[in-house]
Amino acid sequence: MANKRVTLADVAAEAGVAVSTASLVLSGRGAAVRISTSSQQRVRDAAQRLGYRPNAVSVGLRKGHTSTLGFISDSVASSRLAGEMIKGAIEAARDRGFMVFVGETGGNTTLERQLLDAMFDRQVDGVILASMLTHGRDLPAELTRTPAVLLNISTDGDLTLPVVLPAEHQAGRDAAAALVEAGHRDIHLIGAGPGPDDVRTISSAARQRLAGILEVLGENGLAPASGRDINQWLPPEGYRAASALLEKGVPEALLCFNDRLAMGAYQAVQEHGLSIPGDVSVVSFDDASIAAWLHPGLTTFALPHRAMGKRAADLVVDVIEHDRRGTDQPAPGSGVHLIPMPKRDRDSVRQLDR
Amino acid sequence: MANKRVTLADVAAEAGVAVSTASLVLSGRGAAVRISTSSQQRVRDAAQRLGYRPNAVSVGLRKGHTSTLGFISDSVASSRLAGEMIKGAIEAARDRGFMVFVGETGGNTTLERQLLDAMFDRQVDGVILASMLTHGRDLPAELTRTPAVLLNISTDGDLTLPVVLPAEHQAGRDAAAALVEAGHRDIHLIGAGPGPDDVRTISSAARQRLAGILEVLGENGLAPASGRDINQWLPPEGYRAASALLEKGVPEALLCFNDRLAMGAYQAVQEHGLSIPGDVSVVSFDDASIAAWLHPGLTTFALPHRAMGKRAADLVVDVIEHDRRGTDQPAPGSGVHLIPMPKRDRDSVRQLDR
DNA sequence: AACGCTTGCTAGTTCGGTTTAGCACGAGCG
DNA sequence: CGCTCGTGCTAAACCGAACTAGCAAGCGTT
Repeated sequence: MANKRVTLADVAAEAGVAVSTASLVLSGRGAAVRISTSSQQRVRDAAQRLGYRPNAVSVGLRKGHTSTLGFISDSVASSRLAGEMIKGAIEAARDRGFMVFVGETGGNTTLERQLLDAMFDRQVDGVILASMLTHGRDLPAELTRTPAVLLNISTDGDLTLPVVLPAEHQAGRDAAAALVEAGHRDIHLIGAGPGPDDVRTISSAARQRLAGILEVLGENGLAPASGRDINQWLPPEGYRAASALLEKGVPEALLCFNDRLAMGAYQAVQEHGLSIPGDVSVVSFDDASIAAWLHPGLTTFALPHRAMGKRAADLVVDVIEHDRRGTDQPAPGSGVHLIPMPKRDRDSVRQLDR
Repeated sequence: MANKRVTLADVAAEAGVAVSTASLVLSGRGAAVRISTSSQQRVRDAAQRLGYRPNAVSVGLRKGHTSTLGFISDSVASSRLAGEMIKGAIEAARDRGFMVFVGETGGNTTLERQLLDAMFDRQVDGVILASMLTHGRDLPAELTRTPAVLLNISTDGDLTLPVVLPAEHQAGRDAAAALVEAGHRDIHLIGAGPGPDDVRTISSAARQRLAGILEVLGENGLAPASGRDINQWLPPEGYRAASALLEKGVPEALLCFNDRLAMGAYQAVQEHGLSIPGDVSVVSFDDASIAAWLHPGLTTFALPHRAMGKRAADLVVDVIEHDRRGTDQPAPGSGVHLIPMPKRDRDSVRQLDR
């Protein structure tokens, strides 16, 4: 369609110099190879005038790198949160001059390999492998061929890749602390617990949140008043768990393992004619969009998906640039990067005066 | 890092033929140029043995196209729905052998131009320009240089680009019909109306939904019992609107302009001690995730984001392949493509027996 | 006049493929 | 015996840039 791109040759012709001269000038090496100021100016003017933009494909072929990243996740769309992760990654990448290919596997390993191949074929400089499920998994061997970062994937292997994860353990501590500091003693867990091994979900987040919670309760001489280990963290389950609790009396505080459980708990509490936070305090994790829409606003600890995506992209680019420099220093960033889960303080916790 | 890629030259050497021969064989033109069966086999074996994969960058440079699409939206992450749109596009693209660059502008036009440039630099074969806001806008001129499709963007111009939109008008008709057919007569609109011009949102969806609704009501000799034109379609607004209604009596049916408004309406109805659908029926649009989580499940007309993304990708690829063939036939797919909004039938509508 | 040095610029190779034009050889034909 | 034709394959140009090696002109020296 339409007029083809302006090439370096066009610029060179317009400026009356050789292609190599134009290349040198535009890549900033003009002074270094002693191109006269006037010629340099002519080249730059010509480029400007013609609206020259280097063909990245050609540059990629010649230089062997493409300023391109691959982002592969098992589910782009399943949650708003996945979108945030991608967004963070894309933005960080752009700030560093990279574009990103996005692929989605739906958990299919064959597809994952195909996507990786398709990306390597296109000479991506690095790869971010993301999951929405945060659990251990085997990694495709190809990942060692290129800088790579794991995003929201905890691996068991002794892998030296950088790994970006939410600080679930700390969030567990913070959530428990929020209730304890508000004066609560009668704290019921919905989603996992009461024991440290009562965790049914595959999600390793559950285990860590629980550990953090129990730690803080223990430090305050407390234990969960009850716990309900649930496999599917969805509103109906939260509803059921809270309803069961309400049969036996009014719990002082509910610590829900995610916002959907909390949403169900809200429904149960409110159907019982009780008020949040007047009668029951609720704290949760994730900061899904419903957290803000519930009545009253739900105090929750946000999964920092955006920040995680950004960190992951920054890490791959760090590694890429490090490799490019070719120094002997060890690759940067390997190891686990925990991104804090910030508290979204809303109106579901009552301050008791004890 | 690690062993470099296998090139065509490696394969040719291994098979004992010239590079051009290997190329011909692997691109399937072996028979056409009379390469002996035995040579062909040797080349294929060698390729197989060495694990050869063509370097897409090189191919892109030579052939001038890259089997790559650009997807630019103003907000990847703002909603789960945007993710669905991207997912649909990515999947359809993959099925056709394309990878996709994803970019996000946040509504910033300068950024949009930069992203387009970065994508054109990388020789994308086509572009999908998407918006979450569905309203008219000016388009960057660059879009005429390459096959392009507008996704969820309605343009005023006489543009010949294909445009993919949800069938809002029809959904408005369907939503009204759902209530009318259930025997409702006392239908209150929350979000826009009651008159056809009572539409405050910039979203053109509002206007079309409203038009569809009024059409069907009119055809049944009805008019909205009331309407509330709201700018921000969020739960608190829905709550307020429904509460105001409830002050004056019990409305038979609420037709909310999106699920968030419906969520707010639920809260109000339930706080008034009334039941959905026992006392009040509710119908809505979007099928956001909360629609399924609400008690009872909300009957709503789904924004078909996934299908829209898929259609958009298919359309660009159609155009690309059409251009490639270089026939004189007119470009395919130009014009508006309306994707149906399917009904998600849940439990918020009561069947009256009149 | 011959030589070396600096200055200013360019020819030519390379990246990894695709594609066209055509070479070399043997068989068949008159 | 010379010519044409078919078969099987390859050399070489090309895509658009990056980059190395080095040429030519001008100037000062001896």
